[in-house]
Amino acid sequence: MARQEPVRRRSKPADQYHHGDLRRALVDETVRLIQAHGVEWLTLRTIGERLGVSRTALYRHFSDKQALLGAVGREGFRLLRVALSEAWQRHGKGRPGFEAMAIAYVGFAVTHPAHYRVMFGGFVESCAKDTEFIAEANGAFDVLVQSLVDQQQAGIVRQDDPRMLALFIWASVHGTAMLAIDGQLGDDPRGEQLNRFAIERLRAAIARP
Amino acid sequence: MARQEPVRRRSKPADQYHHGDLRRALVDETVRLIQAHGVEWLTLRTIGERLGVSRTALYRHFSDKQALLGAVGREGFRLLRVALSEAWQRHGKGRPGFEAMAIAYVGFAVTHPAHYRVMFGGFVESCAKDTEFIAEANGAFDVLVQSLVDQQQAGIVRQDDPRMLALFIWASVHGTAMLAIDGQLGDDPRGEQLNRFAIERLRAAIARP
DNA sequence: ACCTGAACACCGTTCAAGT
DNA sequence: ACCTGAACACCGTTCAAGT
Repeated sequence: MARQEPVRRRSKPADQYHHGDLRRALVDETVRLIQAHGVEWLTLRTIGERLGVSRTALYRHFSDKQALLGAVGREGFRLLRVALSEAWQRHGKGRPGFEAMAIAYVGFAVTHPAHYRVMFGGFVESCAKDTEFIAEANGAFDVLVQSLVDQQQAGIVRQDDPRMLALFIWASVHGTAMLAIDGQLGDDPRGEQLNRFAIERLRAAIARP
Repeated sequence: MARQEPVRRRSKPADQYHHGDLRRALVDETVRLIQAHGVEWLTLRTIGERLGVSRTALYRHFSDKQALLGAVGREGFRLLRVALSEAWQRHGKGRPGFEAMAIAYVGFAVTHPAHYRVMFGGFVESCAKDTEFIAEANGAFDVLVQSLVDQQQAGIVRQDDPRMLALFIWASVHGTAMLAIDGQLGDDPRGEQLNRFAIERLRAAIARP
């Protein structure tokens, strides 16, 4: 038996390179794969395969896997901030605006569970130095704080430290969101019923005495 | 140079086997390693090394890595249930008992962050079939539901569906716990300040009208 | 600048074999 | 019953080389 000559693969012609925004495509494909199989099973090799690109191509755009996940988290916080801000603005910045924000928050989590998991999955530790990551997260939080300051000035929310009030509210909607995407709400998978109930109770909790 | 004879390792004598409860030791070491380096970096090989045991020894006690993590999560829910139940009983089952429960909840999370991360880290999906896991989780939740029923009967909590009230409370303390162990509370790393504030506001939210 | 394949160190898991 | 080392398929990452 003649020893088989190793197949000399022709290099990929330049016009088949992934032109266009590979960075963008990598983030999108990452989100899609997490959505489908969970962040636990995400592999860089699969991402490359799905994009028709070598498994090391992504190192041109991200220093490592953590950095890629960091980009997903950062994008998540940006999308969340925009969603919250729009809800607040579009519903008149008062009580209805506040309720719309809470609904937008849980709505964001259940429609973007992959982003949400990465945002709060403990990757934060690795991203603690990532100032852009922190800035995006703070941006989203500040929308909430500002809405509470506004409502205090309008006389419909009690005069506690607005940052403390915001943390309290955040804890509540975040908890609802987590329970929903963890599938722990059975007959209310998107957490809408629980969220409506919580919003009503939260209003009572923060109302001016 | 004479080729070095491969070292023929003597089998470990039987009296050096890990007698005693290896299963127990595996779970404890897993918790310790997660505590130290995060669940992300946990490897079965390291666990074996630390216990002076082959890296495949654990397959005598767990079917795979997921099963080992499942055991950690189950243990976490058991410990949490006991902590909640004790707090409730020991403080007289009324308003003080309820507050003690909330403090015990966040206290459990910040002193057992490894357990807590595994309990709510999305491993739940893999454990969805694990009926023991579900049972333990429900057990902890039921302590909270029961405490609300008791408080309704005592006339100090509003007459809403107690399950809904329990989910609302749970979302709040769970959110506080997550923020604390994610290190997002800066000057209040154990979440005690936020938790005290939240407990007071929650009381206002669920009080009988 | 952007992309490639080969190579490296590492991981979870299987399995025949040892006591 | 309990434990072992060797082997397998896979993974993230590095790097010299190609266009």
